[in-house]
Amino acid sequence: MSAANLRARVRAEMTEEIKSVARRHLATDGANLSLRAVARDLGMASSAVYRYFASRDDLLTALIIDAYDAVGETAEQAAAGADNPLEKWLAAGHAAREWAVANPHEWALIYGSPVPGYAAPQDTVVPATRVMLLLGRTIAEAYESGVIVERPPLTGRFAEELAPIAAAYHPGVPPRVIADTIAAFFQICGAISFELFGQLKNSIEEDRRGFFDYQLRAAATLAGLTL
Amino acid sequence: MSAANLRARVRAEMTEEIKSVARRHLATDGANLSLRAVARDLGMASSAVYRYFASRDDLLTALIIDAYDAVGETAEQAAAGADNPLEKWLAAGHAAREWAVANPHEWALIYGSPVPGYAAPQDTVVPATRVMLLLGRTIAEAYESGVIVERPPLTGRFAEELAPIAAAYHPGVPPRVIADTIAAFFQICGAISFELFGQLKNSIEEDRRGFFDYQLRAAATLAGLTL
DNA sequence: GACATGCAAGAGCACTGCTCTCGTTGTGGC
DNA sequence: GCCACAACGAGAGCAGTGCTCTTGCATGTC
Repeated sequence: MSAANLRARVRAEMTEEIKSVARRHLATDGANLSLRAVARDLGMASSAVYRYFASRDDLLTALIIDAYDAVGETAEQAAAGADNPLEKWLAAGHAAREWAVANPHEWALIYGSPVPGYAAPQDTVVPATRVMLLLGRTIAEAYESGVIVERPPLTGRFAEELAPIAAAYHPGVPPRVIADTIAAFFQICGAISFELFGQLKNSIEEDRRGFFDYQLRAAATLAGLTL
Repeated sequence: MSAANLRARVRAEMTEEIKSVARRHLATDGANLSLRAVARDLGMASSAVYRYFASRDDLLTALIIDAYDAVGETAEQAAAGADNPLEKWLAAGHAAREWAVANPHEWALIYGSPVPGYAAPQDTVVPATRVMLLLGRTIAEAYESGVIVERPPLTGRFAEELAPIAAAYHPGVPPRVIADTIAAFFQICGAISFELFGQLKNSIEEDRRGFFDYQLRAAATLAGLTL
């Protein structure tokens, strides 16, 4: 019995160790990291890794989930230390960007182009929404305290698709506010991705944090946060 | 002499044909397309392809440049048919998105995560700016005709980095307007990427065009276009 | 103690990017 | 018109890849 626990514990540790080394490889090889190379680094045969992950894609899935959770956790903790909506917004945004700058390949894994031939399994969808939901909650709270600018309601067919989702996650908040928050989220992710993927080269080189801060505030305005 | 032209012409045709097949493979295998498979499809030895492209990365670079030009061209043509700034903005945006939906892997190649171990050569930077410049020009024209909302000037260190760039590409337009246009550009690219990369799954499924239209208008507001 | 299970290793398959060599063929200078 | 030269295609080969299968060993269970 305690032996069974031992087996399970060793297995869990090994799994964690493989992921850890894989994450290190991610930093140099990106999404096409080599399972064999990971195994080599661990001093084990490549075939042994398959005891822990059924395929390379499975390993990637594990890394993806961890990454979603890591940004989510970081952003949530940063937001928890703030006491008004705008501060929360800024704290979460800067935390997400700093995490992304520190772990660019993990960011690419989750918010970059999907790995070819890789279909994200269902396990990833919940962690994937964590940052978006944090921003949504921040705006929802702000809405309830009346610091969101009033705007005309949504029209169009997509509004009918968005309404139930808005109601499910943030009851009481108008779909219009959710749509604008999504727009803001797109802008923030775009800003981080463009910086990470090198598209800012030859333009903003020094004060990237300041530039992002500006972007974040623009996004907040977009979401309807009165500054 | 005409013989020399023949060689050159055959070479150009062959180069084009390789790119064409590679583009087809891109649709199924993404960025890790196989040079050997491309060669097989062309009925030639894989080594022969190296006469035309020094490496797989070189092939990718060619595809990247073509892709940048293709979206740029599409967006520019769509914008040319519009006669006021907002129409131009919307036409360019929708054209870009439609191109992206039709060529998702090419979009991923240029606006997705960079190919691991691949460093974009200098040849790509000019085509890469085409869409951004189109939006910039659209806003610049709108600014000159006085339909851009007045906003306080930029402050902060990044403003000093942005000012010369703004002056170089769109003289007379305040850096603040450029910064907001960049923000709008980020949002638009984010919206397209999120849709293409499957992050809209289980939310907006039907009226994605309408949803994007809303995003585009939000971006226009962000850029300062009065609607 | 016998049995069964979990695990690691190694060989092997089909594939990859890329290099090198070796004939062939088109091309510009004499 | 000829000839040296450069461009070209094919094939073999190298080191690496994901993944499978078989084998042997150690461990936990009855």
